[in-house]
Amino acid sequence: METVHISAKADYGMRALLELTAVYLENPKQLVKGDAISTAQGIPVKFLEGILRQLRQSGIVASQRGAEGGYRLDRSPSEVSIADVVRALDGPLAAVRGQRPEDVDYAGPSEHLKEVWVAVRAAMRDVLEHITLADVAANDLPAPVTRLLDEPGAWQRRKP
Amino acid sequence: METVHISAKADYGMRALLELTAVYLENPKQLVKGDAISTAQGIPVKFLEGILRQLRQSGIVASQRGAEGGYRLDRSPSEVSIADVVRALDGPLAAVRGQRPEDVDYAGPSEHLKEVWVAVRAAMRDVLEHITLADVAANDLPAPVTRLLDEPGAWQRRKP
DNA sequence: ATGTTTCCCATCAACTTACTAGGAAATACC
DNA sequence: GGTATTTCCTAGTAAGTTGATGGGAAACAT
Repeated sequence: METVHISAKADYGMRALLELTAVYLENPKQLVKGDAISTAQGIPVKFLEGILRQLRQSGIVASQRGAEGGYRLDRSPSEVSIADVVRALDGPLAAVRGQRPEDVDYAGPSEHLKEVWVAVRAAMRDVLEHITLADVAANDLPAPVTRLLDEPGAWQRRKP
Repeated sequence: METVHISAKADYGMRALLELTAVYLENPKQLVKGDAISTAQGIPVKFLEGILRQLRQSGIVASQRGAEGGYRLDRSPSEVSIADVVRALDGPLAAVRGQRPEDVDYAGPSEHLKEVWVAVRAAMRDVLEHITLADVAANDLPAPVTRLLDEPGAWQRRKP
């Protein structure tokens, strides 16, 4: 229903990865069990399992089965952007009626509407591709992003 | 499925409004029939009808019934932002698992994830609230927006 | 009156989302 | 070798959303 929707999958995925990030910064090889992540973040276990599998298939997470098994980051948290995570879990960042913004075509007075949607996608990329797991874990977001957060009204919802 | 999705409703709505904008610039009181918009933009008539009704209820469009009836903009196109249109048709711009970004709460290493989602919403607002129907009709987007479009790769999709 | 055009309600198929169930496969420890 | 553990994989499912369509009632011009 909403134009920008962070799905449960993307939200849970980010939270799981931030748990793994915290552990990674202590010891990059340390494995964490799915169950531990699940209880730490209150994520349904079997649902989380599927999310972590997708993240492994995208090369973000590594896993080991069996007793003493678990998950860990497969790349440094400073090399995993939020866009990477969202794309791994939810597919392409932006779509217009199910198509890529650059693929839609307009006639007459709507001729330049495409530019608008491409700009929307570019704005989204500018945020999501420049924030890494390490940035969020350290609460040290890139300057252009903190500038967005300092804008008046950024934390308030628009009227009704 | 996609994080940013411009729905058929929003896309059709924008196109309908741009048709109305073109007419408005000639004569602000001129009415346009739903059927004319429908054929000009290839939008299913009855679907469009519902969209225009929503836009009227939001005070963006005015309408008149009966022979010689139709639709027109109820405000100057330079005073209708794309955010207005999208909110009228699809509700709030951004949500995290169905909630407003400022309402979600995180524990442990995810503590600062909220800032990320709020920044995402702010970035979206910065684009959608500053582009008006008049801007799109005249192909004269605000400078910060054209700057987004000039970034290398803005028009290309990411790898796979 | 009559034709036109918007308004409003109800319905519908296809799809997506957020999960859940059950078991197979790998690994560690005894 | 056997057992317990933990991830991997496939399938299914209830609820909700999306993108429409249909049938008439209400307003308006002639």
